[in-house]
Amino acid sequence: MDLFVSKYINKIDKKGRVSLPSSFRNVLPKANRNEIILYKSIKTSSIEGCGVGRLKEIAKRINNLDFFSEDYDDFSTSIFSEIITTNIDKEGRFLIPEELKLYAGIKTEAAFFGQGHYFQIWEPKKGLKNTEDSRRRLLNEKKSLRMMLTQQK
Amino acid sequence: MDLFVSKYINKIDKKGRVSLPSSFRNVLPKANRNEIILYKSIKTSSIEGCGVGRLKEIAKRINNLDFFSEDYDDFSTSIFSEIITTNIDKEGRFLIPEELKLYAGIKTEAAFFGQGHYFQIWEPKKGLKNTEDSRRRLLNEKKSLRMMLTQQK
DNA sequence: CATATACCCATTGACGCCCATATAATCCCA
DNA sequence: TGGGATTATATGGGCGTCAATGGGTATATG
Repeated sequence: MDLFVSKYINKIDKKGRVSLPSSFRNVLPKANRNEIILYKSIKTSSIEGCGVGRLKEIAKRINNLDFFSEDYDDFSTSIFSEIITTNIDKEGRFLIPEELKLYAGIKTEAAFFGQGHYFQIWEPKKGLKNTEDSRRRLLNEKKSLRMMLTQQK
Repeated sequence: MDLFVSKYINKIDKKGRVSLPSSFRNVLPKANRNEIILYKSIKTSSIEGCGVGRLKEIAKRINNLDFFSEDYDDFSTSIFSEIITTNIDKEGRFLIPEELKLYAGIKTEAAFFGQGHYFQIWEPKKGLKNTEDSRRRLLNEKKSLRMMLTQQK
Protein backbone atom coordinates (compact mmCIF):
# COMPACT_ATOMS: atom_id res chain seq x y z
CA MET A 1 0.00 0.00 0.00
CA ASP A 2 1.47 3.30 -1.04
CA LEU A 3 -1.17 5.55 0.48
CA PHE A 4 -1.61 7.00 3.97
CA VAL A 5 -4.78 5.36 5.27
CA SER A 6 -6.51 4.62 8.56
CA LYS A 7 -6.32 6.35 11.91
CA TYR A 8 -3.94 5.98 14.86
CA ILE A 9 -3.53 7.63 18.24
CA ASN A 10 0.01 7.62 19.64
CA LYS A 11 1.54 9.01 22.80
CA ILE A 12 4.06 11.82 23.01
CA ASP A 13 6.79 10.98 25.51
CA LYS A 14 8.69 13.29 27.88
CA LYS A 15 11.21 14.11 25.20
CA GLY A 16 8.46 15.10 22.81
CA ARG A 17 8.88 12.05 20.63
CA VAL A 18 5.96 10.32 18.92
CA SER A 19 5.90 7.24 16.72
CA LEU A 20 4.91 7.72 13.14
CA PRO A 21 2.49 4.81 12.60
CA SER A 22 4.28 1.89 11.05
CA SER A 23 1.94 1.75 8.07
CA PHE A 24 2.71 5.41 7.37
CA ARG A 25 6.42 4.78 7.51
CA ASN A 26 6.01 2.10 4.89
CA VAL A 27 4.47 4.61 2.51
CA LEU A 28 7.68 6.63 2.47
CA PRO A 29 10.18 5.62 -0.22
CA LYS A 30 12.99 3.48 1.17
CA ALA A 31 15.43 6.16 0.07
CA ASN A 32 14.01 8.96 2.24
CA ARG A 33 12.39 6.92 4.95
CA ASN A 34 14.02 8.89 7.74
CA GLU A 35 12.66 12.30 6.91
CA ILE A 36 9.21 13.86 6.56
CA ILE A 37 7.91 17.37 6.11
CA LEU A 38 5.27 19.01 8.29
CA TYR A 39 3.25 22.19 7.83
CA LYS A 40 0.19 23.90 9.19
CA SER A 41 -3.02 22.83 7.51
CA ILE A 42 -4.54 25.73 5.62
CA LYS A 43 -8.16 24.95 6.38
CA THR A 44 -8.07 23.21 9.73
CA SER A 45 -6.24 23.44 13.01
CA SER A 46 -4.20 20.37 12.27
CA ILE A 47 -0.73 19.56 11.05
CA GLU A 48 -0.26 18.01 7.66
CA GLY A 49 2.66 15.84 6.69
CA CYS A 50 4.10 13.80 3.88
CA GLY A 51 7.37 12.55 2.46
CA VAL A 52 9.99 14.89 1.10
CA GLY A 53 9.23 13.79 -2.44
CA ARG A 54 6.13 15.94 -2.51
CA LEU A 55 8.16 18.96 -1.51
CA LYS A 56 10.45 18.52 -4.48
CA GLU A 57 7.40 18.37 -6.72
CA ILE A 58 6.19 21.64 -5.26
CA ALA A 59 9.60 23.20 -5.68
CA LYS A 60 9.56 22.31 -9.33
CA ARG A 61 6.14 23.86 -9.79
CA ILE A 62 7.12 27.09 -8.08
CA ASN A 63 10.30 27.27 -10.07
CA ASN A 64 8.20 27.40 -13.22
CA LEU A 65 6.53 30.60 -12.13
CA ASP A 66 7.85 33.88 -13.40
CA PHE A 67 10.94 34.50 -11.34
CA PHE A 68 10.27 38.20 -10.89
CA SER A 69 6.55 38.00 -10.21
CA GLU A 70 5.03 38.65 -6.83
CA ASP A 71 3.43 35.23 -6.91
CA TYR A 72 6.83 33.63 -7.00
CA ASP A 73 7.81 35.28 -3.74
CA ASP A 74 4.46 34.66 -2.12
CA PHE A 75 4.54 30.99 -2.90
CA SER A 76 8.09 30.39 -1.89
CA THR A 77 7.62 32.32 1.34
CA SER A 78 4.34 30.69 2.27
CA ILE A 79 5.52 27.23 1.42
CA PHE A 80 9.24 26.87 1.90
CA SER A 81 9.58 28.99 5.00
CA GLU A 82 6.54 27.42 6.62
CA ILE A 83 7.54 23.85 5.94
CA ILE A 84 9.50 22.04 8.58
CA THR A 85 11.52 18.95 7.91
CA THR A 86 11.92 16.53 10.75
CA ASN A 87 13.97 13.38 11.09
CA ILE A 88 12.65 10.00 12.00
CA ASP A 89 14.82 8.04 14.39
CA LYS A 90 15.66 4.36 14.12
CA GLU A 91 12.60 3.47 16.18
CA GLY A 92 10.31 5.35 13.83
CA ARG A 93 9.74 8.36 16.07
CA PHE A 94 10.01 12.07 15.34
CA LEU A 95 9.62 15.42 17.09
CA ILE A 96 6.67 17.71 16.45
CA PRO A 97 8.01 21.26 16.56
CA GLU A 98 6.60 23.37 19.39
CA GLU A 99 5.07 25.90 17.02
CA LEU A 100 3.07 23.23 15.24
CA LYS A 101 1.96 21.60 18.46
CA LEU A 102 0.63 24.97 19.59
CA TYR A 103 -1.14 25.49 16.30
CA ALA A 104 -2.91 22.14 16.56
CA GLY A 105 -3.45 22.20 20.32
CA ILE A 106 -1.53 18.97 20.75
CA LYS A 107 -0.15 18.10 24.17
CA THR A 108 0.22 14.47 25.22
CA GLU A 109 -1.29 12.51 22.37
CA ALA A 110 -1.33 12.84 18.61
CA ALA A 111 -4.00 11.40 16.30
CA PHE A 112 -2.82 10.44 12.83
CA PHE A 113 -5.36 10.46 10.00
CA GLY A 114 -4.48 9.02 6.62
CA GLN A 115 -5.49 11.28 3.75
CA GLY A 116 -4.16 9.35 0.79
CA HIS A 117 -1.09 11.17 -0.47
CA TYR A 118 -0.58 12.97 2.81
CA PHE A 119 -1.71 12.69 6.42
CA GLN A 120 -3.00 14.93 9.19
CA ILE A 121 -2.03 15.12 12.83
CA TRP A 122 -4.74 16.26 15.23
CA GLU A 123 -5.27 16.70 18.90
CA PRO A 124 -7.32 13.48 19.36
CA LYS A 125 -10.61 15.03 20.44
CA LYS A 126 -10.51 17.72 17.78
CA GLY A 127 -9.67 15.10 15.20
CA LEU A 128 -12.64 12.93 16.07
CA LYS A 129 -14.94 15.93 15.99
CA ASN A 130 -13.60 16.86 12.59
CA THR A 131 -14.32 13.36 11.34
CA GLU A 132 -17.92 13.60 12.49
CA ASP A 133 -18.36 17.05 11.01
CA SER A 134 -17.01 16.11 7.65
CA ARG A 135 -19.10 12.96 7.57
CA ARG A 136 -22.18 15.03 8.30
CA ARG A 137 -21.28 17.48 5.58
CA LEU A 138 -20.79 14.66 3.16
CA LEU A 139 -24.20 13.15 3.96
CA ASN A 140 -25.91 16.46 3.49
CA GLU A 141 -24.24 17.04 0.21
CA LYS A 142 -25.13 13.57 -0.89
CA LYS A 143 -28.73 14.25 -0.08
CA SER A 144 -28.80 17.40 -2.12
CA LEU A 145 -26.85 15.70 -4.84
CA ARG A 146 -29.42 12.92 -5.05
CA MET A 147 -32.20 15.46 -5.08
CA MET A 148 -30.54 17.22 -7.90
CA LEU A 149 -30.15 14.04 -9.84
CA THR A 150 -33.65 12.67 -9.33
CA GLN A 151 -35.54 15.88 -9.54
CA GLN A 152 -37.13 15.93 -12.94
CA LYS A 153 -38.47 18.97 -14.59
CA MET B 1 17.11 17.57 1.67
CA ASP B 2 18.69 19.77 -0.96
CA LEU B 3 16.41 22.77 -0.51
CA PHE B 4 16.42 25.71 1.88
CA VAL B 5 13.31 25.16 3.97
CA SER B 6 11.86 26.24 7.29
CA LYS B 7 12.52 29.27 9.42
CA TYR B 8 15.16 30.01 12.07
CA ILE B 9 15.98 32.97 14.28
CA ASN B 10 19.63 33.23 15.34
CA LYS B 11 21.53 35.73 17.44
CA ILE B 12 24.24 38.06 16.24
CA ASP B 13 27.11 38.18 18.72
CA LYS B 14 29.31 41.12 19.69
CA LYS B 15 31.67 40.39 16.85
CA GLY B 16 28.85 40.45 14.35
CA ARG B 17 28.85 36.71 13.76
CA VAL B 18 25.70 34.72 13.17
CA SER B 19 25.23 30.99 12.63
CA LEU B 20 23.92 29.89 9.28
CA PRO B 21 21.31 27.31 10.29
CA SER B 22 22.73 23.82 10.16
CA SER B 23 20.12 22.60 7.72
CA PHE B 24 21.03 25.44 5.37
CA ARG B 25 24.70 24.57 5.55
CA ASN B 26 23.86 21.07 4.47
CA VAL B 27 22.24 22.37 1.30
CA LEU B 28 25.53 23.85 0.15
CA PRO B 29 27.68 21.51 -1.96
CA LYS B 30 30.43 19.87 0.11
CA ALA B 31 32.94 21.48 -2.19
CA ASN B 32 31.97 25.10 -1.42
CA ARG B 33 30.46 24.68 1.97
CA ASN B 34 32.45 27.55 3.44
CA GLU B 35 31.23 30.28 1.12
CA ILE B 36 27.88 31.88 0.33
CA ILE B 37 26.77 34.91 -1.63
CA LEU B 38 24.54 37.65 -0.30
CA TYR B 39 22.68 40.47 -2.03
CA LYS B 40 19.84 42.88 -1.42
CA SER B 41 16.44 41.52 -2.27
CA ILE B 42 14.93 43.46 -5.15
CA LYS B 43 11.37 43.32 -3.94
CA THR B 44 11.67 43.32 -0.17
CA SER B 45 13.80 44.85 2.54
CA SER B 46 15.60 41.61 3.18
CA ILE B 47 18.89 40.01 2.28
CA GLU B 48 18.93 37.07 -0.05
CA GLY B 49 21.56 34.39 -0.01
CA CYS B 50 22.54 31.12 -1.61
CA GLY B 51 25.50 29.03 -2.56
CA VAL B 52 27.88 30.30 -5.20
CA GLY B 53 26.58 27.68 -7.60
CA ARG B 54 23.30 29.48 -7.99
CA LEU B 55 24.92 32.50 -9.61
CA LYS B 56 24.62 30.82 -12.99
CA GLU B 57 20.93 30.25 -12.43
CA ILE B 58 20.42 33.90 -11.57
CA ALA B 59 22.30 34.93 -14.67
CA LYS B 60 20.07 32.74 -16.77
CA ARG B 61 16.95 34.27 -15.29
CA ILE B 62 18.13 37.77 -15.99
CA ASN B 63 19.16 36.78 -19.46
CA ASN B 64 15.62 35.76 -20.19
CA LEU B 65 14.47 39.31 -19.73
CA ASP B 66 14.29 41.50 -22.78
CA PHE B 67 17.85 42.52 -23.39
CA PHE B 68 17.00 46.08 -24.33
CA SER B 69 14.50 46.73 -21.61
CA GLU B 70 15.20 49.02 -18.75
CA ASP B 71 14.56 46.12 -16.45
CA TYR B 72 17.50 44.25 -17.86
CA ASP B 73 19.97 46.92 -16.88
CA ASP B 74 18.27 47.51 -13.60
CA PHE B 75 18.31 43.90 -12.60
CA SER B 76 21.80 43.14 -13.68
CA THR B 77 23.08 46.26 -11.99
CA SER B 78 21.09 45.68 -8.85
CA ILE B 79 22.08 42.09 -8.52
CA PHE B 80 25.47 41.41 -9.96
CA SER B 81 27.27 44.53 -8.87
CA GLU B 82 25.84 44.20 -5.39
CA ILE B 83 26.65 40.58 -4.77
CA ILE B 84 28.89 39.95 -1.81
CA THR B 85 30.63 36.68 -1.10
CA THR B 86 31.09 35.76 2.52
CA ASN B 87 33.06 33.04 4.23
CA ILE B 88 31.68 30.66 6.76
CA ASP B 89 33.93 29.81 9.67
CA LYS B 90 34.51 26.37 11.13
CA GLU B 91 31.62 26.77 13.54
CA GLY B 92 29.23 27.58 10.69
CA ARG B 93 29.07 31.33 11.32
CA PHE B 94 29.52 34.27 8.98
CA LEU B 95 29.49 38.06 9.03
CA ILE B 96 26.63 40.05 7.54
CA PRO B 97 28.16 43.12 5.86
CA GLU B 98 27.20 46.38 7.51
CA GLU B 99 25.56 47.73 4.38
CA LEU B 100 23.26 44.75 4.11
CA LYS B 101 22.38 44.86 7.78
CA LEU B 102 21.38 48.49 7.35
CA TYR B 103 19.33 47.67 4.27
CA ALA B 104 17.39 44.99 6.14
CA GLY B 105 17.22 46.80 9.47
CA ILE B 106 18.96 43.93 11.23
CA LYS B 107 20.56 44.57 14.59
CA THR B 108 20.80 41.79 17.18
CA GLU B 109 18.91 38.92 15.61
CA ALA B 110 18.58 37.52 12.13
CA ALA B 111 15.63 35.49 10.88
CA PHE B 112 16.44 32.97 8.17
CA PHE B 113 13.62 32.00 5.82
CA GLY B 114 14.00 29.07 3.46
CA GLN B 115 12.88 29.85 -0.08
CA GLY B 116 13.75 26.62 -1.86
CA HIS B 117 16.79 27.30 -3.98
CA TYR B 118 17.80 30.34 -1.96
CA PHE B 119 17.03 31.92 1.42
CA GLN B 120 16.18 35.31 2.87
CA ILE B 121 17.50 37.03 5.98
CA TRP B 122 15.11 39.39 7.73
CA GLU B 123 14.91 41.48 10.81
CA PRO B 124 12.71 39.02 12.76
CA LYS B 125 9.61 41.14 13.18
CA LYS B 126 9.65 42.36 9.60
CA GLY B 127 10.12 38.81 8.42
CA LEU B 128 7.15 37.50 10.32
CA LYS B 129 4.98 40.32 9.04
CA ASN B 130 6.08 39.56 5.51
CA THR B 131 5.10 35.92 5.95
CA GLU B 132 1.65 36.93 7.11
CA ASP B 133 1.15 39.42 4.29
CA SER B 134 2.34 36.94 1.76
CA ARG B 135 0.05 34.21 2.99
CA ARG B 136 -2.91 36.58 3.13
CA ARG B 137 -2.35 37.60 -0.48
CA LEU B 138 -2.33 34.00 -1.59
CA LEU B 139 -5.36 32.94 0.41
CA ASN B 140 -7.50 35.95 -0.42
CA GLU B 141 -6.57 36.82 -3.92
CA LYS B 142 -5.46 33.65 -5.51
CA LYS B 143 -6.93 30.75 -3.57
CA SER B 144 -4.30 28.65 -5.20
CA LEU B 145 -2.08 27.90 -2.25
CA ARG B 146 -4.07 24.85 -1.34
CA MET B 147 -3.83 23.61 -4.89
CA MET B 148 -0.11 24.04 -4.80
CA LEU B 149 0.12 21.96 -1.68
CA THR B 150 -2.39 19.21 -2.36
CA GLN B 151 -2.40 18.81 -6.10
CA GLN B 152 -1.04 15.45 -7.19
CA LYS B 153 1.48 14.49 -9.80
C1' DC C 1 50.14 50.02 14.62
C1' DA C 2 45.06 49.50 14.76
C1' DT C 3 41.12 47.33 13.38
C1' DA C 4 38.88 43.54 11.48
C1' DT C 5 38.62 38.74 10.76
C1' DA C 6 39.91 33.82 11.19
C1' DC C 7 41.06 30.10 14.21
C1' DC C 8 40.86 27.68 18.56
C1' DC C 9 38.64 26.34 22.77
C1' DA C 10 34.67 26.11 26.02
C1' DT C 11 29.74 25.78 27.48
C1' DT C 12 24.95 24.56 27.23
C1' DG C 13 21.05 22.40 25.71
C1' DA C 14 18.84 19.78 22.19
C1' DC C 15 18.75 15.87 19.50
C1' DG C 16 20.19 11.25 17.59
C1' DC C 17 21.62 6.74 18.65
C1' DC C 18 21.63 2.75 21.42
C1' DC C 19 19.59 -0.47 24.54
C1' DA C 20 15.52 -2.29 27.00
C1' DT C 21 10.61 -3.86 27.71
C1' DA C 22 5.77 -4.85 27.05
C1' DT C 23 2.24 -5.82 24.10
C1' DA C 24 0.51 -7.19 19.70
C1' DA C 25 0.93 -9.56 15.38
C1' DT C 26 2.82 -13.30 12.67
C1' DC C 27 4.86 -17.54 11.84
C1' DC C 28 5.66 -22.27 11.80
C1' DC C 29 5.56 -26.93 12.69
C1' DA C 30 4.03 -31.10 15.10
C1' DT D 1 -5.18 -26.30 13.38
C1' DG D 2 -3.58 -25.23 18.00
C1' DG D 3 -0.23 -23.04 20.56
C1' DG D 4 4.42 -22.02 21.54
C1' DA D 5 8.08 -19.33 19.38
C1' DT D 6 9.57 -15.44 16.76
C1' DT D 7 9.12 -10.81 15.04
C1' DA D 8 7.33 -6.14 14.93
C1' DT D 9 5.56 -2.04 17.11
C1' DA D 10 4.96 1.40 20.54
C1' DT D 11 7.12 3.25 24.36
C1' DG D 12 10.75 4.49 28.04
C1' DG D 13 15.33 6.06 29.37
C1' DG D 14 20.78 6.68 29.32
C1' DC D 15 24.28 8.90 27.05
C1' DG D 16 27.25 10.73 23.45
C1' DT D 17 27.32 14.10 19.73
C1' DC D 18 26.28 18.23 17.48
C1' DA D 19 24.40 22.90 16.95
C1' DA D 20 24.24 27.52 18.67
C1' DT D 21 26.67 30.72 21.26
C1' DG D 22 30.49 33.14 23.83
C1' DG D 23 35.18 34.59 24.25
C1' DG D 24 40.54 34.63 23.87
C1' DT D 25 44.26 35.02 20.80
C1' DA D 26 46.80 35.00 16.48
C1' DT D 27 47.07 36.97 11.97
C1' DA D 28 46.26 39.83 8.18
C1' DT D 29 45.69 44.05 5.94
C1' DG D 30 45.91 48.64 5.13
